[in-house]
Amino acid sequence: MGRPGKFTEDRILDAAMAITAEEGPAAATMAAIAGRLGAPTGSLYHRFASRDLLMAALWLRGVRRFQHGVIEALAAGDVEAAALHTPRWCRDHLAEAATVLLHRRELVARWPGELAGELEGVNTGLWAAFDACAARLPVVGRERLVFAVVDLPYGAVRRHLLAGQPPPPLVDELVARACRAVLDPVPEEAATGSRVRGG
Amino acid sequence: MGRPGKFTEDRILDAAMAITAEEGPAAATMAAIAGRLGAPTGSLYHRFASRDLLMAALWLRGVRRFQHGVIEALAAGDVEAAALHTPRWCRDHLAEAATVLLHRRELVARWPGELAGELEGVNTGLWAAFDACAARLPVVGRERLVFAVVDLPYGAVRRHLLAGQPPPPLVDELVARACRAVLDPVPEEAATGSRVRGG
DNA sequence: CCCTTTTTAGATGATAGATTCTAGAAGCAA
DNA sequence: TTGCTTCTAGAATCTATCATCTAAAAAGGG
Repeated sequence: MGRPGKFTEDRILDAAMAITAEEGPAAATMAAIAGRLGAPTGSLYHRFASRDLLMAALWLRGVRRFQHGVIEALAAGDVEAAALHTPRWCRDHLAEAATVLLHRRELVARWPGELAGELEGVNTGLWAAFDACAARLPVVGRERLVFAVVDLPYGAVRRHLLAGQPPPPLVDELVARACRAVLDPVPEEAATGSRVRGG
Repeated sequence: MGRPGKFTEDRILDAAMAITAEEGPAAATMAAIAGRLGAPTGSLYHRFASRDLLMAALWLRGVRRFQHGVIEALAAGDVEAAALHTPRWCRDHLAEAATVLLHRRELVARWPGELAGELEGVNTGLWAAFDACAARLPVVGRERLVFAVVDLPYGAVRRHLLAGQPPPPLVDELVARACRAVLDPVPEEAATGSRVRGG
């Protein structure tokens, strides 16, 4: 074969990821990515035909890595673990978490047609996991499940990601508690008694 | 006095808000805002010296309106009402909620120096309300409170706002439940028994 | 030594959108 | 009616940023 590559796809994506996490996706221009890597912009175009493709690849890579743990926990039927995956993963992969969770939309303005299938696959994979898990817990309902595993942890983590900080340990306790409360089939009245009120 | 205004500040902000809610802040160009209003761009500059100032005003107006209910409930010491204010307000002010809650960052890239004081005021107002309320519920702790009133409802509402839909009624129940669970001084073990597990 | 793949470095060109400017119109008061 | 002030009109400008492309050099493998 010819000359071995110096700037691999992964290294390029890592650079793009770092910039995105620090200054947002708008700052991740081709020039900025190349600059961070110490490469000329041409090198990027050798790996990625366009910026859209590059950013889409970045998003896909991150989402796949992130989803893996969620799907696994869901498949095992452990809802609480699925919910806790988010804060834990954020701790272990701060930059990637910020990229994937905070900048969903702006990252890839218009999704490249070439990757339509990939996008589809990512979504259906997660949906399937939810459906399978929801089927096991018939009382709970799919909406509750999504709330417990997606919305709740996301809300818990967002402020810290915005600050560039890993979520503190307290977050896990809050997520776990709220998760259980939301999924418990306990009737309303049982909880009403402990309504919190100051003054 | 001279001729009365045709395109008031509020009408201009409303147009900018509608566009932002539908297509994001990037779509809210001066031309787009003017177009929606049936006005020439010059008219916008008669009211707002720059786009930054316009968008900052839009954000400020929205945040003030939103915060009002939160602060009120917090002052009354009703944490659950404060938490529920978010989904409720989203229902009543869908476009404004999407603008304020979803696009915090991109809305105003660099905050105009002229409005530094306004920004300061908005923040300290909310902080003060939290501090006052936290002082009343010594056991809870400020972080828990912020989680229950800010992070949790935000997460609950985000997906629906993104879809352009008002949050369904179920959201309120989920928020209320989770809120109580998070603030309850109930020891861990009491809840552990009801751990949800499928399979 | 030949061949393939990758790197290098600038040049280019388009796009988009904020901003400005000069006239003219429209209300209000005397 | 007249004059004054404030507002509207809408095109023209202008500037910056960036994505993208090209052509040649370099580095290994066979």
